[in-house]
Amino acid sequence: MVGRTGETQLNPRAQRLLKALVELYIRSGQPVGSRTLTRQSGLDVSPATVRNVMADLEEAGFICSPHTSAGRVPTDLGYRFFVDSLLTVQPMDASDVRQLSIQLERDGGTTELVDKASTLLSGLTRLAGVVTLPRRNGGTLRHVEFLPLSERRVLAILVLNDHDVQNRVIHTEREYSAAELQRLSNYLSAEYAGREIGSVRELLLEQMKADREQMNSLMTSVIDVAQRLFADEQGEDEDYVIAGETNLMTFAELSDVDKLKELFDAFERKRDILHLLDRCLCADGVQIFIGEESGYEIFDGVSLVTSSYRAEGEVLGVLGVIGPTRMDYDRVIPIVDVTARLLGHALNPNS
Amino acid sequence: MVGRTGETQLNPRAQRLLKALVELYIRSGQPVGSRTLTRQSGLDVSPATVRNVMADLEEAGFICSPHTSAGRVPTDLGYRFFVDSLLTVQPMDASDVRQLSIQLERDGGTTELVDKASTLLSGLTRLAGVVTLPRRNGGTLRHVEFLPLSERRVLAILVLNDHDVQNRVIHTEREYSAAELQRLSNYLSAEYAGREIGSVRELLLEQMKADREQMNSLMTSVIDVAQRLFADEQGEDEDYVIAGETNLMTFAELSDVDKLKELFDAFERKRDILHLLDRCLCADGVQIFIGEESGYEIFDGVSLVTSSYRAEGEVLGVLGVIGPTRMDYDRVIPIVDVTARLLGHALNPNS
DNA sequence: GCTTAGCACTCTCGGTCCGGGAGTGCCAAC
DNA sequence: GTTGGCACTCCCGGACCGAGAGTGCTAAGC
Repeated sequence: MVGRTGETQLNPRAQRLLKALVELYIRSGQPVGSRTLTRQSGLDVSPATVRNVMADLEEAGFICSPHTSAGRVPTDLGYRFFVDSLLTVQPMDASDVRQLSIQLERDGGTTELVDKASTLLSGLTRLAGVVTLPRRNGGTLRHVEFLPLSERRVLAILVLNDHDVQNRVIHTEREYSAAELQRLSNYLSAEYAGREIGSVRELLLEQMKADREQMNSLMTSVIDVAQRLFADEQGEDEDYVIAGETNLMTFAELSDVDKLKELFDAFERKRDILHLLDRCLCADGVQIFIGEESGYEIFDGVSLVTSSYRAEGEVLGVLGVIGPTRMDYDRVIPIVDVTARLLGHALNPNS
Repeated sequence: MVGRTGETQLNPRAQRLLKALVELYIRSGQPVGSRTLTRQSGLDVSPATVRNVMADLEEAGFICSPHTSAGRVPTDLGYRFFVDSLLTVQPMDASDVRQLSIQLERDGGTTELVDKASTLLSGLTRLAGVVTLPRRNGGTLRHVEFLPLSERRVLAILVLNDHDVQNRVIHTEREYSAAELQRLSNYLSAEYAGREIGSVRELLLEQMKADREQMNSLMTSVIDVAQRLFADEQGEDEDYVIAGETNLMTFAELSDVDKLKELFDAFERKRDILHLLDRCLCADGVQIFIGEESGYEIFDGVSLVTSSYRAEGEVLGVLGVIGPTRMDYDRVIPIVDVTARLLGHALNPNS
């Protein structure tokens, strides 16, 4: 679905004009005419010449005119070529970098950090910021605690990585006393502390294969409880945090309330957005979806600039911003890039 | 700021016409003319007579016309009189009640329950649902656990009421070893389990007054840690959960994007909304704020229908819906009322 | 004195028309 | 290949108009 812009060869002048046109349109929001473009491009040619080039660009699908006698506007394909080949990104504003690095220092739980990243993204870009929650796989088990609730329900408290606490209610095979659960907590904490959550699961599976007859009662209980505790680890739903959606309401191209509602509903529904973000997970560096390239109608007129964030070389999640197709890519891209690096850094368990 | 409608005496016919007018306007969204109103009210009078009455109602401030030759529209004051004196609420749809009572059964944490209540409110009314998080004061301490983090940071895990787990990071006066913290956990859990969180704080304060010299080292540590743990209990920020905001985007009277943005910004900012919800906290039964009665400009054209919810006679929080002034009060009010009762019931620790 | 029919008046809304402005496409000349 | 010229198209805002809806007032009727 991503446009292949290599097939059409554009001569340098045409590229230069396309670049100027897109930049101008991003700044003004108005269709760009040949006259304005001539002045803006810095080329020493007449409007008539520019008109000829524009006709070519239109035929190639990079620009189009809303109606006969308006100027030209970039198409999704035009933006694609622009961000792929023409864009010169600005380095990030120094004070913004400082703000980011100060704010994105780990001092609380992961959720707080993700929230903050999302808010910062939206604040710096004045668009909507999204950050997926980091995948849990990489966590190191620190401590486990069990508490009996009513009947066969047990509250499990997992502490991971010094930072994060997870609470889960599990339903056990039989009822356990507080003392029994205390013993289980002690055993698991002693045995598995410091290990990756993933490897804990594997170890447990291995032990389960051993003949149950040979186990003592402690081990049977461990298997019963811990297996239920770690079982659904994998199937945990992905989720993301979004901030500053209301920023999107200021853009003229999104002033249609119905369209806006569909977009906001999609944010609330989460499924489509998550699916889209997933597709950015493996990519390295900044990824951009322009308009309906994404395959979703709701994204007509809307772009998504993302980057995966990673710690210790492992991809943890994706973050980015959502805004109108007509956004300041040159300013937004470095912000997304830097935020992804800083968030990854902050989530690094060794930092 | 709440309108006092008792001062103006309206004869029964005027009341009947006002009632018909408001109902009609709520249904149609169009200004109501004398002709339509005559037919609708069921009164056997001519449009001219109705016009005279309407002129009176306008003079009294209950209705107004958008322009000379449009019909009449209720003012905030008109709505106020309507909900105070004229409204006949419909009993709630039986299947809706069933849905509510099934869904609002406690089976997870408090947060999940509050989320669900908010979503249900918005789903049933097709408006935005809000629910404040219940105040914690009423919690019964179940268990305390401490874990050392880096340096003088300690992770405290509080289990309350069998349902809820809170994690807090506290900064202690000196560094504690894991074993020390274990002893503190044991002591506090043994000593204070089953008590109200509030009374725990009081007990601690009492013990602090005792001469420190006489304390053994365990008690000194208990005071150091526990005091920090329970200190900020009081100052905990209020918060609320909102759901279905996008429902508000379908109403013609809110189709102005700028106005909509201001409202959504207020939802995100939370302060004003919280302040407004606080004012409903003490009131018994369903409370209604109509338009700018609330004192906030953003609420122009927007109404808030709320009810406090309580368990064991104690007020825990407020829930309600936000929608256009022109909403189906007769349908919405019972939904808010019943949801409040059911949520209160679900949060009752003895249930 | 309340109610009513009649009527002139006002205002909105949608449609049409028009001129100015912006921009295009094409052509012929360089 | 580039350029100036020119006719053409289209949008936009303003003016205008008629239909429709509803009002306020007045004078007549019960």
